[in-house]
Amino acid sequence: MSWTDERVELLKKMWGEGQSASQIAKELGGVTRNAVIGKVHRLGLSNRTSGASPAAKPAKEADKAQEPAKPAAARKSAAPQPEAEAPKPQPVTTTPARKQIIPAGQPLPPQPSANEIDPAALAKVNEVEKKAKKLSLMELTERTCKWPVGDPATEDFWFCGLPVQPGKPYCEAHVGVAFQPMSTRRDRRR
DNA sequence: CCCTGATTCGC
DNA sequence: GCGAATCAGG
Repeated sequence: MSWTDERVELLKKMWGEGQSASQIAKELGGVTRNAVIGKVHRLGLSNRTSGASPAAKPAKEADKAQEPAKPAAARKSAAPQPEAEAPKPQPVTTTPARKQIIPAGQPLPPQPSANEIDPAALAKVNEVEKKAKKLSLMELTERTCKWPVGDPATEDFWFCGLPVQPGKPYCEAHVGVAFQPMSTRRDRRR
């Protein structure tokens, strides 16, 4: 696969949206996250305060040339420094590769009726719901907690949206209540 | 172990 | 220019 214009654009878009390199790679297909990162760097866009290497600067800095002030009316293609999300005219051509990445086969959990659930886990959930990102269905990605909150029939319905536990469809707290392997307390009867 | 981005360097 | 391998951090 090569970096076609479209692919680069999607890369830029997703990177700008804060998507991780691996996610972008998955979306693009045919490339690894390394490829994505490499491209990102070559494109000049990088820094995105994220979970890694905040300012790792080995003492290998020789000189700093800087850009010699570019003419105002430069090209718009190469984005120098993507700032905040500004009014960005969206190419409303044909919705190219904008597929919705919706949790496919993941069965949503039935709302636990606070039954046989570990009280501690429950408390955690209640606590975590305050911090929930309250995502809509379409905002869910492969790494956002898909725990539904509220009544789907009302407006008070959203998905947790916190970072999922790797491999799981839910965040840590919700994994705790969703997957309760065995009885919290020994099986009494039987 | 899972993840993240950053860098290097042979191609 | 590209990206796997590696590195470094959470």
